[in-house]
Amino acid sequence: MIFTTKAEYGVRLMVELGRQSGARTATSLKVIAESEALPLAYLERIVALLKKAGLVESTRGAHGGYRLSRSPEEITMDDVILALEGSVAPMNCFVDDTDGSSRVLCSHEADAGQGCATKLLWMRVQGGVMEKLQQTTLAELVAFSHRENTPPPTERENLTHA
Amino acid sequence: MIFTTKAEYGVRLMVELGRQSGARTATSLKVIAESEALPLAYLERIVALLKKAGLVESTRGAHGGYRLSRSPEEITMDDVILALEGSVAPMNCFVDDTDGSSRVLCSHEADAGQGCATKLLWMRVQGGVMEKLQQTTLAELVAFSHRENTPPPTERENLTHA
DNA sequence: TTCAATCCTACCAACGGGGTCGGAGATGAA
DNA sequence: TTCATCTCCGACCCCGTTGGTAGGATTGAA
Ligand code: FES
Ligand code: FES
Repeated sequence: MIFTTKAEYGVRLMVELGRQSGARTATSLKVIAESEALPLAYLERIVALLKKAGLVESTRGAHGGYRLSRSPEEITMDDVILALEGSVAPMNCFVDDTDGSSRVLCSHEADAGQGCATKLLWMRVQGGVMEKLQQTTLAELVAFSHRENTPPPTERENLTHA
Repeated sequence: MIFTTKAEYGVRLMVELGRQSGARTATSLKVIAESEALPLAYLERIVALLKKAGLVESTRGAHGGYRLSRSPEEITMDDVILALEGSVAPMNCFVDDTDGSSRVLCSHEADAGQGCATKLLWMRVQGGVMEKLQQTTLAELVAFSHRENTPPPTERENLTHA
């Protein structure tokens, strides 16, 4: 399993916020939790990561909630995933324990001038993942998840009922 | 963390076998375990996965050991990783519990005809990983880790003894 | 027959993931 | 002013998986 549910829930949350990015009013976590059937208390901890990364803004108090700090088109998924997972590392020698970033701490490199056999592979894989993440914007995911939201106006009834 | 140490150790093991793919005699796990400083008993379980996948062959008994069943150039890393990890799934909704393969069991798809918001993202990421794995051959990794092994034929004696 | 190897199963400790709880500040509405 | 909602924050807990060990059975060369 590459990603944890933090990433899954966090992406879902972002998509939900992306849907409402036009709205004036912030969206409360409670609404999102119910609409996506996710545990509220857990979501609170997840959205904190997104906030720390500057991807969402919050207003406290009654009628408060969260909204995107940029438009969905300007948010690439590598920012989102990095904020949620800390790093996208194929192996633990890729994650810097101090700050959680993705520096390569290959312990086998210094040995006898030998190249670490696996490093080449992991680097490529990580590159492949990061590439795909950078190429994907939140706006795309929002569009992809359009249900009865902006449907091709025909055959609405196929969706609502069989 | 995308991959477990199974993948790490397994790849190291394959590289080590790849180095000796010219040799007549099979290589024992003990030798590999010592040269790579990996726990022997654990390696036994790992190599079993590789054997089940048909990537290595074994001869039992004294002076037995393992050798590659194909040449390193013909072995792509997706086979290796798949054999070791079972599947490369970005999320558990991608792994079929019955056989461990990588079918997509998206539980959010049927809902009201809505596309699962995250599916698009995970599919792309998985595609990126698989692509990189397929593009990388064992031979490349062996070459990358070339130390004094297939050295410009001088100074052989450095290896056999100091 | 002895030794060195593969093979196989069961067992175990530790860690991280996934989640809950309780409470402490904001803040608008009644 | 009070109250209902929110965001925020830390501690806590359960449990599956990972990483690894132990012990043996089987095979085959010397
Ligand atoms: S030890 Fe992991 S890349 Fe070298
Ligand atoms: S539930 Fe995971 S892809 Fe839809």
